[in-house]
Amino acid sequence: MKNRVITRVAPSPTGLMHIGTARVALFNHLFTKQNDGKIILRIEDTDRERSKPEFEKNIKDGFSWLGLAFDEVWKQSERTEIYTQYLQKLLAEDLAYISQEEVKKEGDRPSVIRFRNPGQKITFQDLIHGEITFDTTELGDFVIAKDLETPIFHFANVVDDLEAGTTHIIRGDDHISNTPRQILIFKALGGPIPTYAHLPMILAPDKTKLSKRHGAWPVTEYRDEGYLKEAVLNFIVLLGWSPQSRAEIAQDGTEDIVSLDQMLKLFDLAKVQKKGAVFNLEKLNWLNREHLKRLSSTERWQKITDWLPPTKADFMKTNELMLQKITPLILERVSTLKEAQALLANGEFDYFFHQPKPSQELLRTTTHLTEIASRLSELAAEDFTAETIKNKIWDFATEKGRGEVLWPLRVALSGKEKSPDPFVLAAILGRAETLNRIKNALS
RNA sequence: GGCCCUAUCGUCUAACGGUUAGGACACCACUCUUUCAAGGUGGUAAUCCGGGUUCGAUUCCCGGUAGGGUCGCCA
Repeated sequence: MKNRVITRVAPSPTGLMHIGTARVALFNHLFTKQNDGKIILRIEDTDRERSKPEFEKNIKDGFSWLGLAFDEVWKQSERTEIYTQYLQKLLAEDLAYISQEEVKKEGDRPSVIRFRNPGQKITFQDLIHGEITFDTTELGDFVIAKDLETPIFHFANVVDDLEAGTTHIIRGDDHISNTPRQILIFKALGGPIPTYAHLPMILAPDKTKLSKRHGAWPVTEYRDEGYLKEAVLNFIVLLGWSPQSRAEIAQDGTEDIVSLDQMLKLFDLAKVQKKGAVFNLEKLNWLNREHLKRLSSTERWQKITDWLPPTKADFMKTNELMLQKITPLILERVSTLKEAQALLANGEFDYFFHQPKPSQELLRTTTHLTEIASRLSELAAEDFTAETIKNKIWDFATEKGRGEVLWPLRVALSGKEKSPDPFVLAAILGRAETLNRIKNALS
């Protein structure tokens, strides 16, 4: 009988939530859910100086925005007595000792607790990298705690995994070299050694570690910039893994658009890339557009209203019907909801709400406008669709030159040289307003 | 520097030793309801180098090179 899978995600609240943390959490989630396991969020705040409540909150906010839930939440600062017990055990067995130290820099203690390193070769199987061997003699007797109440990272980390019964440690590549000393502690404590899976790092375009300097934002900032959580999840799962890697769907070009459900079905930890992956904002933008397109009309409406520019919110409410009609037009032109907001704030689509005053120069000619008006007036208001409008005008436009006919029509309706095509414009404005605007342009 | 990890288009990636090395983003061209956006079609572009093993290496092994990680009383 196999043990139930138990995993954990262990961020330290020393900064705003990193996108890499989100990815590690996602991979943990996928693996855990696939195995019907339990996942724990562990706040590693043993560093009292650098840990801040606001960072902890930001991390939790990030997870809840992404919809990544945890079965339990542990906090290391609340577990001091437990670490003390384990420390005492090690001391009693002479597996660790209190060592007198030279005080080299500020904050150094005159004595610390060091682990008695037996100095052996440690080999472990990594689910992603395969077998990895380290000689731990060069580590020496490393420090595991400043005193009985103050364990440091390696020790608290191992004790908690032992206590939680963690079966799989899925974390970033940068922890590979920490693994042997943690295994040493596991052995000293007599605990089972978990299975490891070290994920490749997310890299900046210059292939170094991704940081703020490279334009990588905290996770909550993607939310605030108007990215959809589906897009962010989709993007990070593609960093180091691909739905194409599943043989059954690998034939001719699988799409990169993956929902959480599909990830759950297709994800395979063993197929994760070994190489670090460069963060590519353009692909995120593309994914966001794709997910925006896939929103239902009610969801789209919800998002647009959530993101109305504050200054325009009231006005837009009185013009709700028109806003609803142009929502698809807006979303077609942006990558993020914040851009949609900016589009509205800049008055890019104001002509839908107000009659524009097209300049004579832009209009160029009004020769055919009368004919257009007469043709369009033959249509009933309820038949006024882009399709029927096009049918009414198309032959005429082709005969007289499309530019000659279509251009003035667009300008008459929008007052601009850049706009959606005139048929769509007319359909959205409706019969009365369209005829009105043509008449206006003629005068 | 020691130790460890890694190496397919610019980027993300696919290819149980046999493929014209595939897809996606980006880019370019063309196309479309003479504009914008979206869409459609097509295109440019990669197996780091050198040795093995093999009838045959992107794939397996070794070496080199390059990049990254880590060497705290941070996590």
